[in-house]
Amino acid sequence: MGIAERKEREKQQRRNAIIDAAERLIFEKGYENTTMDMVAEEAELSKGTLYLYFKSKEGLYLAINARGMKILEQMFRDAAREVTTGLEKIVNIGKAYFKFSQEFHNYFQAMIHYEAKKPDTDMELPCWDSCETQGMRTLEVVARAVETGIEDGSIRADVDPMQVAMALWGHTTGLIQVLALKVNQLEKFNDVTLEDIINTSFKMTRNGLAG
Amino acid sequence: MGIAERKEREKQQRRNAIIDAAERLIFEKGYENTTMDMVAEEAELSKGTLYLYFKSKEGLYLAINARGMKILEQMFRDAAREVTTGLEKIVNIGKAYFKFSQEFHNYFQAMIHYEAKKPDTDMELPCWDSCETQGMRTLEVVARAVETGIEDGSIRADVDPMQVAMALWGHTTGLIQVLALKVNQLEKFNDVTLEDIINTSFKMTRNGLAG
DNA sequence: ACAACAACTGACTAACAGTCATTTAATAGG
DNA sequence: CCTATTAAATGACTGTTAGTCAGTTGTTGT
Repeated sequence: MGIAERKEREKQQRRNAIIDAAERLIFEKGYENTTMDMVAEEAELSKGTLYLYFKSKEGLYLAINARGMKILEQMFRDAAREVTTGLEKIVNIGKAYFKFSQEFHNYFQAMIHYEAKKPDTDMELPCWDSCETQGMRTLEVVARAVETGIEDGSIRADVDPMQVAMALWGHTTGLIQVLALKVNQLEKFNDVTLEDIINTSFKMTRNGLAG
Repeated sequence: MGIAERKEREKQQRRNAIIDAAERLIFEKGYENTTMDMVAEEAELSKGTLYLYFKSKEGLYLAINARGMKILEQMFRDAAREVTTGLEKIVNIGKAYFKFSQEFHNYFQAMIHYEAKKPDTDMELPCWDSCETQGMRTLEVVARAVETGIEDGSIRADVDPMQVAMALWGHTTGLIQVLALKVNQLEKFNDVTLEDIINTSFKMTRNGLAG
């Protein structure tokens, strides 16, 4: 009796179709300027149906965020594979993150949206956990690169890999976020480019970790 | 004719009283869970009056943010004055930022709120510029500390002070933000404390900048 | 053919940001 | 002291939107 399976598959497809529709609108108009009615129309469904698949508008946006996080994890894995020493891996992962924030600017925006929320908000959403574990997996890619670096001697041995991974995650997320906000002011008032600062940051990180 | 001056003074007082009222509510219940009607009642004014003093709810929150930024700038200045070498100043400023995020958690939250917003949103608000220049002043305190460090030899000379200041600002803001979000997961799953990671970050920064 | 169940609908409600015609208070002039 | 003019404040009202739910439509198993 493959009917249950087919139904499950169809349910997932519909769910994805809704996320697709929401993405198209939110990525074009922004989260605040997109209404659930608009999403419903774009998905060719009624509004009520959206709420059968997602608990709330935030929950829907969280599902979009989950997609972005998956892409980011893959980019991190690729970045780590491209080079050999641990320190190189770290720098390359950092570059991948920056690339992600540019190429998938809208997914990055979604990530920021959730990192800015108070911890207690909407913690009960089932999607939240999935994002958390996704984040952990991504973090572990970084931590493993640090371990590699300690082993091959490219990274100083007196640090804890997971702690460094978390610190780097915070550093890079924050830097990209701040720069995204200030690009306008940046290039007019001070005569620095976004890349200048990113490179300065990489230089600092490299020196801070070198063994 | 000191009447105009008195009126101006009264206007500022009323404005401050509104911010006070909004702060009390938002800091207790959170921004999303505070309505303008609630603020009006707390301030013992009608809702319409709030809009004579602030363009929007966001504008009011931005004014709260401005208060926080002033406190932060002062803390940075104090932190820089407490120690002598440039590198020490940088580390001490970092510590001050962390302290700010703990002691004035609600102001930090307000800052995050605006750093997470898209650049184009509400850019026209008069308060925004004030926050931007406030931010620049704060950043200059950091940049000056880096300059001092280059001069006294505690910081490597091959970096641009303003670029380093911006990188550090991004790093630290991001790190604290991420940690604030993950404190729960953090201390349960991995057996690290918030302070451990902050210290790891400081260690990396110190090594990355040392001359 | 029909009962039982699942998926879907869209009109409806509640909540809230922001507005504006009207009222109230303060100031200046005669 | 009275009155005209301007400034400050009001709160009922509007428009928008997230979320709901009683009812309809379609699908499956007997």
